Formats: sequence, C-alpha cells, structure tokens
Amino acid sequence: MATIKEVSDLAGVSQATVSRVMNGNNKVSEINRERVMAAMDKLGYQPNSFAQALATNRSYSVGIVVGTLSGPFYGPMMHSIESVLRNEGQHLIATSGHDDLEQERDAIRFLNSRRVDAILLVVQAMGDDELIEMCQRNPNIFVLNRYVPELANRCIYLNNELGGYLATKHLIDLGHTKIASITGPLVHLDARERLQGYRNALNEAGIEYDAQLVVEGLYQEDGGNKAAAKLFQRDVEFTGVVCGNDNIAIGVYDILSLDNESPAERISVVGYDDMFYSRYLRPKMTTIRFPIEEMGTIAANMVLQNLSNVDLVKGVQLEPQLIVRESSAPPVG
Amino acid sequence: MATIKEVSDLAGVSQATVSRVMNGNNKVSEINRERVMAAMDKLGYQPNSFAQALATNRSYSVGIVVGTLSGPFYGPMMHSIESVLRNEGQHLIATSGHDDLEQERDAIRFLNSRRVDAILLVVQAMGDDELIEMCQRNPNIFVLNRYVPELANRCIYLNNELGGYLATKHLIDLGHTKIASITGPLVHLDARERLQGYRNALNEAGIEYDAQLVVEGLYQEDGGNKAAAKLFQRDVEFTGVVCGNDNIAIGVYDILSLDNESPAERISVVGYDDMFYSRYLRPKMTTIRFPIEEMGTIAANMVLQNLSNVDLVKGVQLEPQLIVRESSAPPVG
DNA sequence: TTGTAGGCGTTATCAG
DNA sequence: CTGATAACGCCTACAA
Repeated sequence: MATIKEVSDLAGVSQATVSRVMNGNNKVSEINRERVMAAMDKLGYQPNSFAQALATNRSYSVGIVVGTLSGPFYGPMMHSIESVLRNEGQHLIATSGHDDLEQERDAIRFLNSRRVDAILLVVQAMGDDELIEMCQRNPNIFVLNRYVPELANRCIYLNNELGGYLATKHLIDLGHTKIASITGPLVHLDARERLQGYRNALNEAGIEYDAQLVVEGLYQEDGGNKAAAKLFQRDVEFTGVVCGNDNIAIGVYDILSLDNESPAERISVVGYDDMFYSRYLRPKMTTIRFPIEEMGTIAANMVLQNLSNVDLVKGVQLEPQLIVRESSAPPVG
Repeated sequence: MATIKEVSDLAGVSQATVSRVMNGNNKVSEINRERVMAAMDKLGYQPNSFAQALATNRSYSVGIVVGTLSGPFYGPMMHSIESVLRNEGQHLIATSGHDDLEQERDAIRFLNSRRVDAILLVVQAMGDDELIEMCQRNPNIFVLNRYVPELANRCIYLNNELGGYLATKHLIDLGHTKIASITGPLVHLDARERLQGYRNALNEAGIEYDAQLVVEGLYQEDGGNKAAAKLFQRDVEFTGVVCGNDNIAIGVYDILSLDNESPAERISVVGYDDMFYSRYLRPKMTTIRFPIEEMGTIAANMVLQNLSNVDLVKGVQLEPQLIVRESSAPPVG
C-alpha cells in the first residue's frame, strides 16, 4: 500500500503538504492540491489509520461488546448504532462476549488495545462491581440494557417493571383474573423487574398473587417449552399467561398446539420484546415492544456528546409499549 | 493509558525487555519477567495495537462488509466467522454496506485504511468488474455468497440451482404436477439460478414449463405478499408453490390465511433459506436449508490459510439441503 | 540475557 | 503557503 511519502514524491511536494490536503487544511495552493490529489488517485492511496491514530491519539471508532453477533436482539441495536456513528465519521467495531465472563473481558481488552474512543457494553456475565471499576478508569464506557445505580449517568435501560405491568394489565382489562407468569431466569435483574410489574398490576386490581401461577423459565430457544409444560402440569387454573419474552411465549404456543389449541381461544398469551418474527406467528402475538433501535440511537448519541465533552448528567430510561395483536382475547365463559 | 516506557521504567528494565515478555519471547530471565509482569499489572497496561500494527505491519484483524448488521441472514454468518477467527487470535471488524454502492465502497475504504489482514465481502450493489479490480489489487479479499467466474478461487457460494431443483423435486415426488414459482428479483443471479433449478426439475419429470405459473417477487418483508397475491389472481391452477426465500413463503402463508386456509391443505409451499424463525411458523415450513454458518466457517478458514501463505486453488461451493416439515403434502383429490 | 537505536506512517510545530 | 523535523508507542536487528 502506498504511503504518504510515495504520494509526496510523486506530487513533488512535502509530506506535510500531502497531509494538509488530506485533512482539508485550506492553506494549500490550488495547484499543489491538484497535484496531490492526482498522485493519491494514481497510487490508490489510503491513509494508514494506525499511523494517524498513533499521531493524533484518536481512533475515530467506537467498540461494542454484545452477547452474540447474531440474533434478533443485538442485530437491530448494532444497526442503529452504526448508522448514527457513521454519519459522524465514526466507525463501529463489534465484538461478542457470548455471555461468558472471560470472553467479555477479552473483548474489552481487545477494544482497549484498539484504543477505541468509546466502549458500549451489553454484557450479562460481568458483575456490577467489575463494571463500576472499569467505568471509573475509563470515562468513555457506556452500559446498555442494564441499570447500575452507581453508573446511573452512563446507563441506557428499559423500564422493565412497566413492561410487566402493561402486559398483565392488558389481560386484566380483558377480563382475566387467573393470570400465570412464566419469567426469565430470575438471576437477571430484568426478569425480576418484569415479574414485579406483574405483581403490581395484580395488586392494583385486587387480585391475589399466587406462587403456583408463576414459573421460572429460560430466555433461549426451548426454555419456553419446558417452563410452559411445567406450568400446565401444575394443578392450577388460568386463562392468560404473561411471558418473560417472545421465545417463552412461543413455547406456550407450542404446548397449546399439542392439544390442537391456539392462543387466545382458551388461553391468552402475551410476549415480551416484540422480536421481528413475532408478527409472523399465527395468531400474531400480543407483546411488549422493546425499543431496541431507539436504545441504540440514544447510546450512539451519548457517545458522540461525551466525545465532544458535553457533560452527561443522567442516563436514559426507555418506556416499553404494549402491542395488541391476536394472541390475547377476553376469557371465555 | 500506560505505555511500554512507563512499564519499563517501573520494572527497571529496557523497553525491549518489556516487549519481549509481551510477545512471549523466552530469552528473558525469570526475575525480569516477573518484574515486568508486576509492573504491567500495576499500571493496567494494555499494548497500543496501533503502534504494534504500525511496527509489524500486521493488524490481526479481518474486516467484513455485510448488507446490514441486523437480520437473520448476516448475523449467524458473522457469528461463525468471529468464532473461528477469535480462536486464532484474530478479530472481526464488522461494517455494513446497506446494499448501497457508495456505502459499500466507503466500508471497504475504511477497512483498507484500517489495514485489516483480510476483507470478507458480502455485497450486492457492487458490480463484478469493480470486484475483480479490487481483488487484483488486494490478494486478501474474499467474496461470500456470490460467484464471480474470474474470482473463482476466492468465492464461497451456494449451489442455488440445486436448491431450486430440490424444492421442486420434493413437490413432484409428493405427486404435484401443477407447481408455481415465486422467484426473488431476477436481477440477482441467485434468483435466476433458483428458477433454473425449478425448470430443471420440471423438465426431468416431463412437466412443461408454464410462464403463467412464475411470478417475480421481492426478498424483503411483504414483497412475498404482493407476489403471492399476483399469482393467486392469475387464472391458473396449481397445488404447490416453490418460493425464492422464506419471506416470500410467508407471504403465501398470509394470502392463504385470508381464506382461512393453511399451507399443505390445498396448496403446498416450500421456502428457501431456512431462517431460524421458519420453525416457529405453523405449519412449520418445509424449506431449503442454506448453510450460512458453514459458509462463515469456511470463509474464516480460507482467510486463515491465505494469511499463512497457503495457496488457494479454488473456491467452495456449498450444497443446500431439503428440510421437510409440515407445509408440504401430497395434493388432494 | 539485555540494551541501544532506527524505523513503521502520520500529524503538528516551527521556521522560512 | 511550504518544508524540515520531532513526536506517537512499539518492534527488532545489532551490539554488548
């Protein structure tokens, strides 16, 4: 690859001049500018960003560590982040932590040695303490989809309790009184918050909380099926189920279909997250929308602001929204 | 951030020695090694990869440009690529081209100036000629999911014709003779190839090709609905539909459901790609599996080989596979 | 085994 | 407006 020196030689000017035209410094004569441009063009010159970064101490890139590069959750988020970053001449370096502590650490190490201008963290495995310590060392770290009180001004997170409340309230409004809940793993704060929202709605409606109606499931693949099966095996009646996420809700769909039943007939089901495929299910799923893209956009903007030395006073809490589709209906009988 | 100099000062050795312990050079006395390690630790030292890359002319990172960072297609691919790369100490820098020529060029420019060790291209907008020219300049570019004859040894692609054949053959084997096809945009080579596979199967079975039964659709979102609607409005009979991808097949699902019909009852439908959500649909979709992850793995390995100077003699063609689920059945009557 | 010193490709300061 | 030249942080002969 051509270097600045080759360009300057070819153009018959100094390296400094080449550098100047690259960086849009206007103190260059028109004639020289043209000569330089021509030379660059001829050589297919691309500045070496390592050298640039070394000299300027700026990398013009921000790093993100997500759970996985695939999946309906992180994808849209990275997408929106990249869009706004790119508009400002920044680039995104994406790494994944696979919800594994060592890998998360490794990813962060990588981004640090890459001297990214900022780091976006969407991590599960790493504990609050470690997070806090890192943030103290590095003022350009932001935490997504997670709330850490000590890091309040660098967190962008969802009001999960409200989501759980909305889902439950929806069923209550439809007339349901026997409402079950299949939660995500309760080690996760968000699962606990969603459950709390469920309790709040129940409470508000004067419905007593019944532990028999609550089962803990997994967010992944068929964690939903297992948990749903468990619920149906218990000897309790219910006409609606509030789920920890869409995957779990799909598990309920599956269990119902074993009896040739469909959601909303005898049992209403409400998901959570509104993954893009939820609308492809039949019946279309009633769910809680999680503004993933918006979270990404906001995060990216916070980064940009921080980089231009605007003081960040507080984090951002996003509101979930109820999306009513076809999997919920008034109880029969 | 601490530099190598600070570490060497603190450890009371030269920078060279610090560099040696970093790079696992064993010609360092145990005592000095320990001193250095302690110093690094104390300072939270992270080598500056810009400086390293500048000095070694190696970045230990490979770049990829995909259509979008989100979506069920690119995600799994990046995921598998990152996995194998990471195992070898390489990192993935992901950028997106949004199927837009300027953005694709920009992404490539970025990766070039990042001096990535190799570039993986999954691009749509860029023409063959431009691709060829780039590959000539840079021997470390690979083309995924696309076949360019002149670049045969750096392409990893799918046997699309076979896929179209398998889908159609499946319906024929079930007893169907009136089989429609909703293709992707025929400007795309893969859509044309899939269509050709359809023709081949028909031909082999002695069924005459009927242009009335073929309609061109879009791969995205509701491109399927529109094309399906068009097909159903034509005055032709058919009992099976072979689709250009799963999205299009979902369009057929939707159209059928308007009449309260379900796939496999009167009309069988076969998708293409086996997106992960296809199994969540009811009835579960019969489709052609596209080994996306495998494509990623292979690509990553090619990169690795090329980096260790193994000569690449040929590209790789992957075989699609028929996945029979519930949306196809023998024709009734 | 260790240290010295030159070089990697840019930027930026400072004279001209 | 232009050109030397000293950083930037690290690696790597070469010498000791």
